[in-house]
Amino acid sequence: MSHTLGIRQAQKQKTRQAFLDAALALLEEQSLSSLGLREVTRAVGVAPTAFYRHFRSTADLGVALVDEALGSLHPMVRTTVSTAGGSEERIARAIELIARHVDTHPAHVRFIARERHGGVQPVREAIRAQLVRFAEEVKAELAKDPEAAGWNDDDLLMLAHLYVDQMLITASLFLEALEAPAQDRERVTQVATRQLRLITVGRSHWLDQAGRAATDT
Amino acid sequence: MSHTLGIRQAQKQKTRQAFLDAALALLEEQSLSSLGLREVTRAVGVAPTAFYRHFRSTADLGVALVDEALGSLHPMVRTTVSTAGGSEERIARAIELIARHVDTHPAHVRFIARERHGGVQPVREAIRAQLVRFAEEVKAELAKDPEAAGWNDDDLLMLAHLYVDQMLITASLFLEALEAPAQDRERVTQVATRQLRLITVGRSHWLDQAGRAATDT
DNA sequence: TCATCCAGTTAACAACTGTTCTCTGGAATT
DNA sequence: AATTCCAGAGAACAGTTGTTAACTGGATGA
Repeated sequence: MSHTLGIRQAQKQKTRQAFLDAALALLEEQSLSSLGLREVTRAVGVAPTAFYRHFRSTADLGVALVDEALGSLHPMVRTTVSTAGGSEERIARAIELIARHVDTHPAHVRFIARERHGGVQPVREAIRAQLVRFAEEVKAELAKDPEAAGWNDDDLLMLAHLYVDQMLITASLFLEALEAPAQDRERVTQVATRQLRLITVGRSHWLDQAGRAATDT
Repeated sequence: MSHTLGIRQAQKQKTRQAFLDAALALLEEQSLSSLGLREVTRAVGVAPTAFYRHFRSTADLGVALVDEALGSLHPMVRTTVSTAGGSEERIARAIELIARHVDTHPAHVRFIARERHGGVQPVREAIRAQLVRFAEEVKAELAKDPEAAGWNDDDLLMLAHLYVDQMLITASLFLEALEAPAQDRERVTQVATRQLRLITVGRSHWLDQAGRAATDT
């Protein structure tokens, strides 16, 4: 399909990546809507006009960053949700995964948390689309679980969204505690674990009270 | 304590409020970190330097907006959580409250959602402080409930945080559906209701599995 | 009534912004 | 070997930004 990519295209992709890296670094202390084109080119070390060879605007760059931050995360989430084991072990593994990801990719996590409700519409939309994909994937995995017997599609999807949102909240908490003492980080782990546990308890007793919900449509 | 406030101070507060209103309107399409001082004064219709009579910086203005948006909300939350009735009715009333608040104060809600993880540290901190207050108040109300018997303080607080975060998520969903057809808004109501219901189910069976959690500290 | 205060004005500053057009030199194609 | 292509450079543009200093005029308090 692709044969080693000519030296020209390779250079282009290299500077493109330099743009993404520089922007991500600059975005640790501001929002995308205040990120200047010249600011980025200055950080990369190229002329302002070089920017246009790669992106139409900073919003365009932002969308590319969304793909970089979330695009490669789908397999990870899939396997984490699907792997066997008791619910308690799965919870521990999920939170461990989040903590590790925040440690290794703090700027990416910060960017997503910040721009999810940020001031740039195309970026918000790109993030929303990715999160919907995550929810659908989680739902698909949940459906395989024997505990999902008797659940309808709507309820499975709402549970999946609950899990996804909870993962984002947890990631954001770990981010806030990144430079804090280990004690604080453990506290985050503990709270997040219990919240996930409570949701799981609710899940396992969901059908007990399904009768009550028969009136709302 | 205060006797009608001299005509001078009154005028000052009036223009100060004009600053807050103008900023809030401008922030519907951008983040605080990109909001310019001159931009605001232009919208208000005063000279740029007049800004300094009221705020040190746009970050300072942002903190004032946080107080305006969340400060007066505490009594509302308190009464909504505490009022009697079955859990099902309380859930419906809470979601109704959120939907109504988003309808009447969309810009405030958007501002909080946007700047909670935004690029301006003092504003993030101000929002965080307010949310912690909300969580503590919710916890205090939950503690009064007979269902809270046997719960320890840590678990009550983690449940309270779960509720607070869930309210923000719901508010943000209503916001996205603000200009959407009624069908979409009902869908949000339905999903939010079920998510809250699931959390409540988890809450009522929480103590059943408390033994399992005895190993983590 | 007169002196003080102070919210808002005016003018000016150096520095910065996004975007355009033209040019260049090495890679890619023929 | 000759030609085309195109990532990046360079210069210039009209506008914008935050901040300073010195001012005005009506409300305030003696």
